[in-house]
Amino acid sequence: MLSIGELSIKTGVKVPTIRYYEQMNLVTAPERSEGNQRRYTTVELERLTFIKHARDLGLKIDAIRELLDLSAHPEQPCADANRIAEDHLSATRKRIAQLQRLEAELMRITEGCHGDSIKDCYVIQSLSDHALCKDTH
Amino acid sequence: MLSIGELSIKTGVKVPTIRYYEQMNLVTAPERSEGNQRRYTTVELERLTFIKHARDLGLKIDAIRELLDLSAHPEQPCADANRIAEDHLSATRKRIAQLQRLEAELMRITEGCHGDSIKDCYVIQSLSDHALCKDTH
DNA sequence: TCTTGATGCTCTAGTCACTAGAGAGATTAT
DNA sequence: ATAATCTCTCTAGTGACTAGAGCATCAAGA
Repeated sequence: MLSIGELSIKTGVKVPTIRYYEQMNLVTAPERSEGNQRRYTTVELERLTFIKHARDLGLKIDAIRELLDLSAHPEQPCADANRIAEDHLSATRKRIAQLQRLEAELMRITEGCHGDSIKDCYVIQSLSDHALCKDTH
Repeated sequence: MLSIGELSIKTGVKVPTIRYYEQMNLVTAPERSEGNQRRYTTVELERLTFIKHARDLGLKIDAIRELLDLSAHPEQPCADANRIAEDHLSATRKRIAQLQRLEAELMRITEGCHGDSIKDCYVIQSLSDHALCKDTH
């Protein structure tokens, strides 16, 4: 039986976050000690590890909830689980591409500034005048 | 004189967002019509364009506030403005690198799944068992 | 047994940058 | 004059936590 603090250390999920997940019904409320403190078993440890891992991969709580529901039905086909992971992969790729465009523009802005007072500052000018942008964004 | 709706169309910032910015003191409260509706001049149009542009680049409101303060003092050196832009550039690069690690792991997970029911699903297994991860994250 | 310090409890409120909706008033076009 | 569209203020909700107050419980040492 683990206390919430021990579970926190084992999973890397902070104590208030564990309580928050319980409130959101992402993990079920565990047994309590005589003094009303939470006591966890390995079942909950595994479930929380799953959640932590999925969160680290950037999956949203709703997606995780769906995956947890799926994993409770081991005889069902796994196409849905794959779809969730693939959707997230494609969203991740889009985000990377977007950030790379921003990176390019930020480089252009910071490298372009050779003035030394604000009135000549390319950073400020670039932000003021959209026409100075190379790409649309 | 522009109404809030016209300003919204010209800048691409939604109407409730403009009012929100006013509440946050990011833009100053404009004049009002006789019937108490907001009326904007080109000064506000330019300022909001600046804000929109900076937000599109992913700058946080606080950073934008700082840049706006800087641009109000044209004789000051522009080192601070450059620093803000460069900080954001380096944060963007870190985020890109992180997302690329996630992309790699998501690819590994989705491509690795050749089972057809949940109990053999590599997606679910990967999330359950951190030891299956190649990299730490 | 007593004490002490760490840990745990619940509850409320704050974060960020908006977004949604209600219900009323203003403006514009016909 | 009327209808359609805007605009007003206000409150509350989003996601995924985080912070803090004020109190209770637990484990270990003296």
